[in-house]
Amino acid sequence: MNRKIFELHAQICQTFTSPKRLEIIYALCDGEKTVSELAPLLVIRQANLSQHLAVLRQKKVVVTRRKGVNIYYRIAHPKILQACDIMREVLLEQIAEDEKLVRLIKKEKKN
Amino acid sequence: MNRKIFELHAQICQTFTSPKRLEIIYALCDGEKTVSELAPLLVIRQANLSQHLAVLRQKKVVVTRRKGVNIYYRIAHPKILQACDIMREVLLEQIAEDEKLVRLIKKEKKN
DNA sequence: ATATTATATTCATATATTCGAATTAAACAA
DNA sequence: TTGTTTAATTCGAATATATGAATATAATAT
Repeated sequence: MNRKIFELHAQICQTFTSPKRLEIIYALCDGEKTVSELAPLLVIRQANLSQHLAVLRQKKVVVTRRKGVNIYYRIAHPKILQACDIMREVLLEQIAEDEKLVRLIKKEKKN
Repeated sequence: MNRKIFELHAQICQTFTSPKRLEIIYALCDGEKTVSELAPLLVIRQANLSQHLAVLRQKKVVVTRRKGVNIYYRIAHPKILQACDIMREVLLEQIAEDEKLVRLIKKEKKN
């Protein structure tokens, strides 16, 4: 019974395993954008962007609305961004730790 | 320069794409456990558990300490759990939405 | 109807990930 | 030293994922 939620959790996290998809998520963090607004921000081919958007849509990380010829994408739920931000904080702390360690080793070499 | 953080972010999220690894994370959520304590909780072969633990270690999602013949695993940073919990909340809300929709459709069919 | 612009899908290939089986290593006891 | 227990690694086959290229669709204008 618990298994199902781990499956779903794993599946949604699958969407976060591509740097491009994370870029898309952060590009949408302050509001919706159309595909053609996103494209130049990402340095990516249109078809490939569409593929990434399809993944994000399928996992309900983003939702869309059509207006005329344009399709607007936005983050489906603010908590998704919140979770991403927290993970990013962890990463930044890890990087800071690593750098501290590097400086320490350099100092030791001097002595 | 921003690219690098998206790469790292994608890489750490890679660890969350396996239901087993998520089970491990939640099994460790209230404190450290040895590999042999973890194994029976997960219904998984020892070697495979070790492989998953290696992934989690490599991405610094968990850290270890050895005591005699046992190796204790624990979550490296409370924020990792926090991020997982928030994603889980999103999933639970999605599931609740889906169920609401299903009930609505059933009701409509009656009329 | 046709053209145009915006977006999505399909397919093939390259690459990555997963897991079981077998083996290895590390700590300790006898 | 040998054996035992605990945990990690290596390797190969099956499976999954990512990307480019080509094509398709949807909305609108002419």
